[in-house]
Amino acid sequence: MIDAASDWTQVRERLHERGLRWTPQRRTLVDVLSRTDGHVTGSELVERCREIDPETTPSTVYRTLDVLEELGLVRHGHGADGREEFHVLPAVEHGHLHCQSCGGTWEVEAAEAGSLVGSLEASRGFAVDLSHVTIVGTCAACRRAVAET
Amino acid sequence: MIDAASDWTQVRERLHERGLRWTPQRRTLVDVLSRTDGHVTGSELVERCREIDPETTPSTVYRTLDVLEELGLVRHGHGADGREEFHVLPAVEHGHLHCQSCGGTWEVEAAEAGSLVGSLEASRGFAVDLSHVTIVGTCAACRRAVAET
DNA sequence: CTCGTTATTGCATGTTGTGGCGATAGCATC
DNA sequence: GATGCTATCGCCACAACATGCAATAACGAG
Ligand SMILES: [Mn+2]
Ligand SMILES: [Mn+2]
Ligand SMILES: [Zn+2]
Ligand SMILES: [Zn+2]
Repeated sequence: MIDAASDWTQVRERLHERGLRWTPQRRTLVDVLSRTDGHVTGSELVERCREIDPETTPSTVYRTLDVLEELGLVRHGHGADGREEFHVLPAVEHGHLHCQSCGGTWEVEAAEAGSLVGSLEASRGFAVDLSHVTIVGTCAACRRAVAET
Repeated sequence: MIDAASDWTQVRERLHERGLRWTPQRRTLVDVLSRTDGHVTGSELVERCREIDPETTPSTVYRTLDVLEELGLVRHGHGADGREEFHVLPAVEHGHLHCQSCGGTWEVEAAEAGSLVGSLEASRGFAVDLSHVTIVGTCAACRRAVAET
């Protein structure tokens, strides 16, 4: 999980510790991210960077997202269609539920996913990356709507 | 789940029942699918179709996969990178486990995922589409390797 | 077998990324 | 402040799909 201490204000130092560099392009993305919370797709981040710097190159943004993820400042998952979704400074690690019928999404926290995470850990020694998980299915409301027909 | 009765031999009839058509392009894909079992990505299917008919157009293959999925003859999920993976006539519905460290994958059947599926059903009335699920994390062997360092 | 309807195709183009490569520019050192 | 190492950038090409549109061709009806 991302702790408040490793805030956006220290990104520069965090990069330098690893011999990495603080560039204008990275500043732009960090700027965007620091004003974002919750979820954003990669392409949305590219757009938002372009609002600040129209010269923004997509590959630079995606590559920077990779290094920020290695630093633990963002985490990514995939929507129901497989597209990248970034978690920015999430208060608590979580995965996602997605209804393929109405398109609704809900967060599922460790406590709720505990049974799955716990049983895979126990039976296989497998450590689940909850923030990468998106579970697709049909929500209660949509199931009722179908049943009533 | 896909039952043996709705075999590839009856695809043509299944299509006609719905007012859909049996075309050479669809025949090619069904041909490929009938000789495939387990998992294939979309692009692999395009390649395999091209081996039979070099004129194969990707969009036609992807669109045909959509209709075959509506007929219940294939099911798709997404790999760790979000790319499509198709389940062809799976003996038993299952999701996937993927180790981000060694790249290994394992199938997880309903029994094993029961705790998760059951608890989401109980607490939210949410019906999980297990075959669309890919859980990413770290496998036991890779965790040991890291611990030993 | 011939028609007419309309599902499907192929094409062009767009979206979301990924990766190689040579040029540029951080930044630690002097 | 100038210098040199090398991380990073911009550019281009490519992968994996998705989608609108006009031309084509299944196929049921006569
Ligand atoms: Mn999907
Ligand atoms: Mn991923
Ligand atoms: Zn719903
Ligand atoms: Zn592993």
